[in-house]
Amino acid sequence: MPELPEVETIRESLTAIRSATIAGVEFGTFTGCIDGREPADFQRLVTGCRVKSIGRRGKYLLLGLSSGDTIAVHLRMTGELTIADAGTPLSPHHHITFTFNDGRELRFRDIRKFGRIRLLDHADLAALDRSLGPEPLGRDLTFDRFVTMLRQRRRAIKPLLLDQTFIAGIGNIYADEALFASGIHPLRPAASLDEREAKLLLNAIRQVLTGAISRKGTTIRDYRNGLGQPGTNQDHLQIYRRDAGDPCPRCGAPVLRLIVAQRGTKLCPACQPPA
DNA sequence: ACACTGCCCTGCGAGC
DNA sequence: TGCTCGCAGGGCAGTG
Repeated sequence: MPELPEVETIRESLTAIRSATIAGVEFGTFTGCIDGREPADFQRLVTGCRVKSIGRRGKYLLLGLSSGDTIAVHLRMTGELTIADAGTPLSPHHHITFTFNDGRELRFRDIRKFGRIRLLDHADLAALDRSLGPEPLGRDLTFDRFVTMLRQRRRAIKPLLLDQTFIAGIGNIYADEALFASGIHPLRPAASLDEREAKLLLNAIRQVLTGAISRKGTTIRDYRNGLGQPGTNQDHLQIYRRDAGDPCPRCGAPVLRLIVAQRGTKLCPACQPPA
């Protein structure tokens, strides 16, 4: 499932369509992925536009258009965005095809139909930006700011890391990995973390995310980059893929599985003691 | 501010 | 072999 490293990898691979002009938009039978306006309006507003930039904010992929609008794509669980040559076969799960005037296509495929594509004007884009927490790899997220952010919150740390308004881009895989790497129990109240633990956690978040980006993302089932290639970070996960009862890779204690914030959560009860 | 539920949706693997 | 069932989960609306 695409989290920050996967979306960043896709963004990088999609720079190949920068400067291409959208010649048309074709829909499959499912158009519910077009968010906030009628598919025909979306089609009309993006056709003829040049793709000026390919950016990312949190888990959103942002295609900046020559019109000034931005196509914001959220892949949710199983969304895929890939560049293909016109004529290569479409699967039943392809929902949107952007055709370019050079014969290439950008295709949106989504097995579970959770993904969403929205056309944003300047004000919408600014509102999206404001609604999201800081980028974990951004320079403006200093250690001091992170400590302050945690101190104000009584929530458990894992639900907070998954909250995109708190910090942007972390999903279930990297939350578990970062908490394991920093030895912090997922149910610890955020405000109970001392400075040393907060620093360990921020460093772990950054290390886990940059490591995953360098390996082109985590492919467990569906994830592919914009060229259809899987990542290799699944071979480097420490805790997320373990089954309950498997030995902890660090100390050998049996791995524990909890439900936290309605999500399956893996941890080592010895390395990550409760508060 | 926070927790919790239900919803969206399909594929897959376990169990029978 | 073929069925049912539970599970995977990001974000959001609604409720408490």
